[in-house]
Amino acid sequence: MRRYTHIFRLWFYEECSDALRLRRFICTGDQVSPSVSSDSEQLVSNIVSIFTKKPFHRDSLELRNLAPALTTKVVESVLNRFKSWKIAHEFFDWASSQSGYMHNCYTINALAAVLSGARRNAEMKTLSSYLVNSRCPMTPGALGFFIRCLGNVGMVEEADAVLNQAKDLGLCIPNKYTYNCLLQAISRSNKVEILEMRLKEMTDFGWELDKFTLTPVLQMYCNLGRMKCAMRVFEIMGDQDWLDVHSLSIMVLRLSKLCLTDEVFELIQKMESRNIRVNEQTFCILIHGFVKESKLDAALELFDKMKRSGFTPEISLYDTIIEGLCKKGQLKRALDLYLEMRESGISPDSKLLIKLSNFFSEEQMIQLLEELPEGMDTKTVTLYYNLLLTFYIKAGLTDKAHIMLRGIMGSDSNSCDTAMDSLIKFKGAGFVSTASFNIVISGLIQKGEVDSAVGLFLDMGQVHCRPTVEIYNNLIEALCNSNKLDVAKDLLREMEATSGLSPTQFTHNCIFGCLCRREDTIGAIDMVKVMRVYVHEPWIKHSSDLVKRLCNKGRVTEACSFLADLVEEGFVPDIVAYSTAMRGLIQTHKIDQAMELFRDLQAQGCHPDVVAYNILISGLCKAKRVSEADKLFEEMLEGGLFPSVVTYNSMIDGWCQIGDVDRALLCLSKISRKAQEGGPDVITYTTLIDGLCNAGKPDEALTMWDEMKRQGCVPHSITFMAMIKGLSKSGRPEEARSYLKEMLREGMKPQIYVYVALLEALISEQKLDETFQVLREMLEIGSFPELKDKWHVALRDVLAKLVQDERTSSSIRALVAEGHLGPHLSDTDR
DNA sequence: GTAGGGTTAG
Repeated sequence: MRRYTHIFRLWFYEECSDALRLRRFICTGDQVSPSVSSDSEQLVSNIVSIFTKKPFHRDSLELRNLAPALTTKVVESVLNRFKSWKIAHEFFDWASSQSGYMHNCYTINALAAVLSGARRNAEMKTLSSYLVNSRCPMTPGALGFFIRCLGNVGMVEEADAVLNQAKDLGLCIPNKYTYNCLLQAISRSNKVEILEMRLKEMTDFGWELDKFTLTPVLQMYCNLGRMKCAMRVFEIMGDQDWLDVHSLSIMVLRLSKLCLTDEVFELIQKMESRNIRVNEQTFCILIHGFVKESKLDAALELFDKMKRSGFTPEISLYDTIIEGLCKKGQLKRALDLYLEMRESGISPDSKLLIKLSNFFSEEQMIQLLEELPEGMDTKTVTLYYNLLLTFYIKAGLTDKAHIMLRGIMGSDSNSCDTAMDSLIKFKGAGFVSTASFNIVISGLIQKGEVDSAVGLFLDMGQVHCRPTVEIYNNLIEALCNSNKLDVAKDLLREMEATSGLSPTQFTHNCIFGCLCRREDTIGAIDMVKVMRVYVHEPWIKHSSDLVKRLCNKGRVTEACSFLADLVEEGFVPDIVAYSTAMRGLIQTHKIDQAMELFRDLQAQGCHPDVVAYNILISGLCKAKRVSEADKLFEEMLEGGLFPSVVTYNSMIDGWCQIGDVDRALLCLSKISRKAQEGGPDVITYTTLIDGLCNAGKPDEALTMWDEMKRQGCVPHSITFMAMIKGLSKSGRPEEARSYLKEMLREGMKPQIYVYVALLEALISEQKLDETFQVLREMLEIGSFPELKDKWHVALRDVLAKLVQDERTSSSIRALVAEGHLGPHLSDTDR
């Protein structure tokens, strides 16, 4: 009984100040400190400075001296002064351990406000336990406050539990206010059962409900979308005249979420007649929502209402609506709104302007400029100018942008057309920026007008604009791409020496790439030496490109030494660059060197891939070193690599080359038929057809042809040629001819050697008429090969035989006379 | 403002 008396006294005295504090809290959002005497004020400052000072020792003498003077009022003040929740927490902890001092519900709440604001849920949980375990008596208001702190961080169940515990332990006799706080906390969740249970409890107590009870209930039903219940609560509140800005917001936001636009307006109207107005935040949320749903009329109507209610919209709201209008194609309204915004004193930011320029036409962009008020500050004018410049560049009107920029600079007013002249109200160096140059220079480069770009760049100094790394890089890249290496190098020098800018990896690589394209090995390596100083890695694609170019021209040795030089400089090329070099070596018949390079790489820990193996295997096979190739093949399998069709094709060719057709066929059977690997391809079959014919097995070649077609593989001209040549060489020119006919029907043009083989086969069988026919066909689709042609002599032999025979000699002479056989034959065959 | 470069049949 005594205990209850104590609590009663406590809250009887303190309820008033509690209520006052809460009121202030609601208005300002801050936990309000109790007033302390000036002595205490000094103490508070001392403690605050000790705790914020680093390094900090909680056992310092200074603190120990202060401890005896500690009171709850002082602690509360101190807690409200810290900006960091961590320090507040630390101080609270320190205070708890001082002898003779005990926290009360106000110091606990002070910490709760700090922790809740910082969303420290874990610490809030600990504080809840502390509150209960310390058996700290609480006023109903204090408990309510604590519960709201829990609610703010979504700790609804904890809030519910704390109320029970405080009640059960007799720490507090909660009143309606406490319960209302709890309801408010619960309404932030979807735990409707808890809410309804508490509500029932309250009615059981015989308490009269008020608007603070029903607002959370309304909120809960709205959250859950139980609109019938929500409407019922709303009506009750209306009947009791309990509606306010807050409840209106809840309802109106929900209605807009349900897309009930008409109802939103109806409700706002109705409320206005009762002098309840939507607050600024709700206006903003509603307008954003409407724009999102493309209800621009509704958004604009609300926007007007908002302004009439005396609110000044912020730029973000203008931004949203203007963008919405642009997207709907209502550019006129967007522009009007934009101008209205500018008039209302909001200075436009570049984000919104850039957005507008994506939608506006040239006329609208110009209108924007023309309506610039006199006396606009330089920076803003430049922003508008740059916008129009960007617009012109995007529209491909590069010349216009160029003329405009020069017009603003005032450099050549005579060449500036009058329309442009009137557009540019503000002229002079102050109205252009580095960005203006960047825009136009990039535009010129895109159009391939590199010289103009450089010219413009050189004029930047006149208007005191400093070039950036980006501008230098753009120019240097463009110059290198158009092979103007000297100018690019000049710019690089100027970049460092005059502008004091550091070239980037990109800058150097542009020049390195250009040197590589020029096949300037020495220059490239010199550049690499420079780059090494900057720790700029030369891009491997450029190195590979150079290697490939050199190899294609037979400069393999140079290519290899370039790669070695790169290594020397500390930049190790990758397997692709080396593969190119190995192929280059193979093409110049330096297979052993290629092998050596390959083994060196492996020795350095590099694991060559399938392509690298393929290059070597094919090289060895072409050189008929098939058993070595086969060893590599095995090695590759051991290394866990999967041979590709290319690998098999090369091996098949190799086996055929040395006449081991059986091994070739064995390879064929091993080619994976997995869907993603595709199985044998045209090249496989072509190689085999060629190999089988060469091995004197034309019948098997014919079977292979059928097999290929059965597999759905379509023969190429090379396949046809292999078949035709093969059959001819096997003494079966008749069949060869039928494949030739099919090939021609397919629209493919055989190479000359195919005809040579066929003609030779026909003539050796003395089929002179047919030989002549094929010769005529050959001449129909192409001219007779010239003297220096590889096949010239062979064909002349054929002709000689035809001329010697009386059945065909006159026809051949006729052909010669008509000039079909070229100029070289006339003397021989006469 | 920056990733695609190397392999097989005649």
